[in-house]
Amino acid sequence: MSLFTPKQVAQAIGVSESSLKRWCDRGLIATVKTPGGHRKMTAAGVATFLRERQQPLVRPELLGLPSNAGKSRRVLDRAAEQFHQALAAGDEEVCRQVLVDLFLSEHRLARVFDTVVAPAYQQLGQRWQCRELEVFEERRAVQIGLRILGEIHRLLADPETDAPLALGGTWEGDFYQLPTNLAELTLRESGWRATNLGSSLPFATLEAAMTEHCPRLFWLSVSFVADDDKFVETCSGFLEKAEKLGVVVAMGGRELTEPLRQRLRAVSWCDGFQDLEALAAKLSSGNEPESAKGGDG
Amino acid sequence: MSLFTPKQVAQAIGVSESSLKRWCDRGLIATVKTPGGHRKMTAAGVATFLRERQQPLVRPELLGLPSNAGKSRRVLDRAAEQFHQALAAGDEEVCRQVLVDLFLSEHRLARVFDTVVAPAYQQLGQRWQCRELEVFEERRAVQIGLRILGEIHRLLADPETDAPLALGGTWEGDFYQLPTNLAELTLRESGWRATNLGSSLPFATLEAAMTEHCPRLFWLSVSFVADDDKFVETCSGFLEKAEKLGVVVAMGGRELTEPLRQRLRAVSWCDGFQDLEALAAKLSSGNEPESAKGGDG
DNA sequence: ACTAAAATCGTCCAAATCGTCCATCTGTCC
DNA sequence: GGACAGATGGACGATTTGGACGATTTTAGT
Repeated sequence: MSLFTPKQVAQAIGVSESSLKRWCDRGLIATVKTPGGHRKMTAAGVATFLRERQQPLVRPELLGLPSNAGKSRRVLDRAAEQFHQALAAGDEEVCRQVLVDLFLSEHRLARVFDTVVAPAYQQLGQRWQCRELEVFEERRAVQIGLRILGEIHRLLADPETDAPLALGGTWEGDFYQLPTNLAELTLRESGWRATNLGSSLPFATLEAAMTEHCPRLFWLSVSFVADDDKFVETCSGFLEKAEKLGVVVAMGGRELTEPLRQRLRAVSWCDGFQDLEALAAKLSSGNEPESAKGGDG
Repeated sequence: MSLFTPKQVAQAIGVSESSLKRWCDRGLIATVKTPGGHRKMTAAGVATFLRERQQPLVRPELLGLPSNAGKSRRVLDRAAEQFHQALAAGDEEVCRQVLVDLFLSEHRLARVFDTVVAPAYQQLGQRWQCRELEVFEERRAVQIGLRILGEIHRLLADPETDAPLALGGTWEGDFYQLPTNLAELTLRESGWRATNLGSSLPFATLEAAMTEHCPRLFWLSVSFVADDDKFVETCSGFLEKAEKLGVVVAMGGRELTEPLRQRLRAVSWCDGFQDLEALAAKLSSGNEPESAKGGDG
C-alpha cells in the first residue's frame, strides 16, 4: 500500500493544498500523521471521501487510478451498455474506467453489480450461446472483470477488526468466479469482514471453513448444478450444520430454480446483490451475538 | 527474538530511512545499538511507538519479515518461504508486498515466478495432499495470487502496438488459472502484446483465436490432463494448424510428462517461465514477419 | 579466517510540509 | 444593496522530510 502526500491528493482532486489540509483536520479524509506532523493518506481513504462528497477527480493518475476515473458522472443504464461493449471487445481500459467511475460516483456497489456488471455478463453468455462470441472472448471478459474487482477491492477501506465476519464461495463443479467475488465486495462495502474462499469447493471444505471461523453469514453462489439430487442432499447437511453454529446462509445464483429452492430450507435467498446487501444490513443492525449461538448441541 | 533494521521498520511504517533514524535518535523508538553503532529495534519497541503516536502501520506484515531489496539468490529463497507462509495463512498484504517488492527490485518476473511463486503453490499443493491444508485455503491462495498478478499487470507498461502478439490459455478441463496468468505476465514484461485467453477452453476455441489473430507465439499451460490419448490427438491437430499459420507453440506445465512429450511434435517445451522468456526473446530478436506467415493455405 | 558485497552509519541540503494569517469569493439573510 | 458567516487559495517563516554522500560495520561465501 502506498501513502499519498497532501500535495499529490490536492492535485489529484484539483483543489488547493490549504483546503485539503482543512478537510483532513475536520476528519473528512482519513489521515495518518508522521511524528513530525506531516499528513499521509491512503488511496482507499481518498476514494471514500470522493464517494461521500461526490467530488470529481481532476487527475486520477496521480492516485494510480485510471486516467479518466471520476472526471464525469456516469448514468447507470448508459454505463451498462458501454461496459458490455467494452467487455466483448476486450477493452480493459474502458471497462475499468466505467466501473471505477461508478464506484467513485457513490453508487452502491450492489446496485452497480445488479444493473451493470451482472447484466453485461449475462448478455455475453447469451451472445456466446448464439455463437456470436468465442469462448475465449467470454473468458477474457471474466479475466478483465476479476482484475478490476481486485482494484476496487483495494479502494475499499479495510474492515474494522470487530466487524461481523462473512465467508462464501461456490460449490464443487461450479467454476464461476465472478459472482462470488461480487458478493465479497458487496459485503465489504457494507463494512463486513468478507472473505471469498474461492470456487469449486467441496462442501466438506466449506463446512470446515465455517466451523473454524464461525462467521455470522455464509454466502453460496450457485451458477452451475450438475446433479440436483446430490446438490440438495449435500447442501442440506451443510445447512443443518450452519443452523447449529448459528450461521446465516445466503444463497443466490442463476441456477437456483424454483423447484430447487423448495427443496432447501433455512436459507436466505438473494436474487441479486442488493438483496444480499439488505440481508447483511439486517444482520448487522439487529446484532444479537448471544442468542444466535444458543442452539448448539 | 528477532531484531529489525531501520530499513525494515521504515518500510513497515511507510517513511524514509532518514526520518526513522532521526526518530530513533530522538528517543521516540526504543533502539538497541550494536558495538559498531548500527541500530536495532524490537517488535515490542516499534509497537509501543506506534501506539503512543497512534500511527497505523502501513505494512504491519513486514515486521518480522526480512527485506526483499537486493537481487541475490538468498533474497529470492527467503521471499519464497515468506510468500508460501503468507499464502497458506491467507495474508494477502504480505503476499502483495513480497511480490511487488521483488518486482520493483528489478527482478525479472520470470525468475520470480520460477523461484518464488511456482514453488510456493507447489508446496501448497503438497500440503493440501497431506491434509495439512483445507481446499479452501488452497483456493484462497489462488484468489490472492490472481489479484496480485492483476496489480502487477497494471504496473507493467502497456505494450507497443507493433509489439509481437502472443496468445495462450489452458485446455478444456484444465481450470488452473495461475500458470497461464504467469505466462501472460512473463511475456508482457518482455514487451509482447500477450493476452491470456483464459482457462478450460475447447481446442476449437483456441484454434479460432489463433486463426483470427495469428499471433507470433501461442502458449499452452497444461496442469491437468484427463485423457492422454484424447489430449495428444486433439493437440496434434492444433499444432498442425499452428504450423500452417507460422505460429510458434510453447507448452509447459507439470502434467507434461516425458511420454506425453514424445508423442507431440513441433512444440517448444518450457520448463519454467525463464524458458518461456528465453524463447520469446529468441523469437522477437530474429524477427521475420514476412516468411513466418508464408505457408498459409 | 578471510574477502567481497551489501547494509548501515552520520552528515548534509534541497524540497516538501507544517501551522497560521489574510485577502478573496460565495451564498444568505435582512 | 449591505452585513455576515463560511469556504477557498495563496503567502509566510519554522519545521520536517527524503535522498545523497563517503566512511564504517555487518553479512554471505569461500
